[in-house]
Amino acid sequence: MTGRLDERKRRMPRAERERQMLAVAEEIFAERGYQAAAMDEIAERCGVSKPMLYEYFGSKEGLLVACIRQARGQLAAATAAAVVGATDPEDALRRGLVAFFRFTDAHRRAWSLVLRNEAAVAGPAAAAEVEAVRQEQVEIDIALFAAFLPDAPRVELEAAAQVVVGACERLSLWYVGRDGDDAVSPEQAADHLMRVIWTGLSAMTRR
Amino acid sequence: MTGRLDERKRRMPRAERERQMLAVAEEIFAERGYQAAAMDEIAERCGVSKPMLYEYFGSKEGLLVACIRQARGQLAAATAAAVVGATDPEDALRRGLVAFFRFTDAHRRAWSLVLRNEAAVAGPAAAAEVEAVRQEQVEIDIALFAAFLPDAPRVELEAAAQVVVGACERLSLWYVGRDGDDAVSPEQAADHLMRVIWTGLSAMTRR
DNA sequence: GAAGTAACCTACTTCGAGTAAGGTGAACCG
DNA sequence: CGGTTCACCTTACTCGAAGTAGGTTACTTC
Repeated sequence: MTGRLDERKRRMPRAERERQMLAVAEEIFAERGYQAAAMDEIAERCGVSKPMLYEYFGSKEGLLVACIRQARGQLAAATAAAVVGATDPEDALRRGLVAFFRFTDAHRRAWSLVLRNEAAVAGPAAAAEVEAVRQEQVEIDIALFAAFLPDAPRVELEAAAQVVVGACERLSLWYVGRDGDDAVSPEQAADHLMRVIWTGLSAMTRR
Repeated sequence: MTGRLDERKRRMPRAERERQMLAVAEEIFAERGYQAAAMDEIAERCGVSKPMLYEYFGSKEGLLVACIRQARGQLAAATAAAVVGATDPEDALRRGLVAFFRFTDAHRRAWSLVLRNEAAVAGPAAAAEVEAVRQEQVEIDIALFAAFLPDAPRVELEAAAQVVVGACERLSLWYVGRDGDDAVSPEQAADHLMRVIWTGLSAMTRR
């Protein structure tokens, strides 16, 4: 009768405990929001006491930063994997967009932390981590655009990348909030975006 | 010697005190961030004690909501004023974009509350208020697009509006962060955005 | 099986949001 | 001018959650 209970209360090596804490924290942050999430509750659901969280993550903000950093790595891996094998720039961009939308769709809970900006409240470190996610996407877009628009001014490439990142963010929240007859798939979201921006993008060249 | 001090400590009618509190709160929220802003400090800078803030705004979140609502009204007024006298749809959209960028440029402090999503931390009411700002912009864009693309499917209009709103948000943060040689004006930001989206938008029609 | 260390806990401090209960003073009425 | 009233305002508290000090337990290693 104590077998299952012992499993929940057993001692764990640090790495494993950290993974568990991250998983639980992600869930509770997504469920309650950063502010309303209590460190005591996260600790309790881990079957551990609060000082352990502080031992491993330093602060509540540190725990949030770790969650965001993990999600950021997962997104980077997913998009990188998606773009290999693209036939041309248009195809590469579309594949990247689809991968982004699929990812945020599949990880809604975790991504509400980034998309809904729970981090701003937490403090500068968390806000910086979220900005780093966006910056990473911006860099990827700039590199892609630069490859097929070699003579467009740098500032235009940057602006275009910001447009795409901002649009992705908003579209992601938009289509996730639709159900039933109005439902929109990640692929359709990518198509909508491509339709609006692609012509303008491909015409961007030195005037 | 007490004349100036008396001015700071004088009794005020409710409406005037509320305006003062909003101004001080906006400043402190922008300066420290929502979390780090202490109600005691806001009260002190008003020359008043904390329970007065609670008397007038109910809670810390209520105070933030009031700040956001005020900014939302100002933005709505500024964009509405900008669009009158547009010669065609393209001109109307450009004017609206320029007004948005000029407004966020002029009110950086206040708009960091919206753009950097300080609200998510505060609670559901504040988050809803921020979403309402975005929703208002989306509705305006949809109405504009619908007027000159009467036969485009509704879902495409919505998607396009989300793209524009997301892009505006990101571009606003982007160009505000640039100085010196890299500086970008509100008008240039609007131009960059128009260049990327306009061709695609005007081609949007029933297939 | 003793030493050392990694994992863990109880019990506390601190700080800020929110509140209860009461004081003060200007305006208005008689 | 004396009293009443109501809006403005205060002091002094509670309460909850972040963060911490210092000690305890159990696993590893020789």
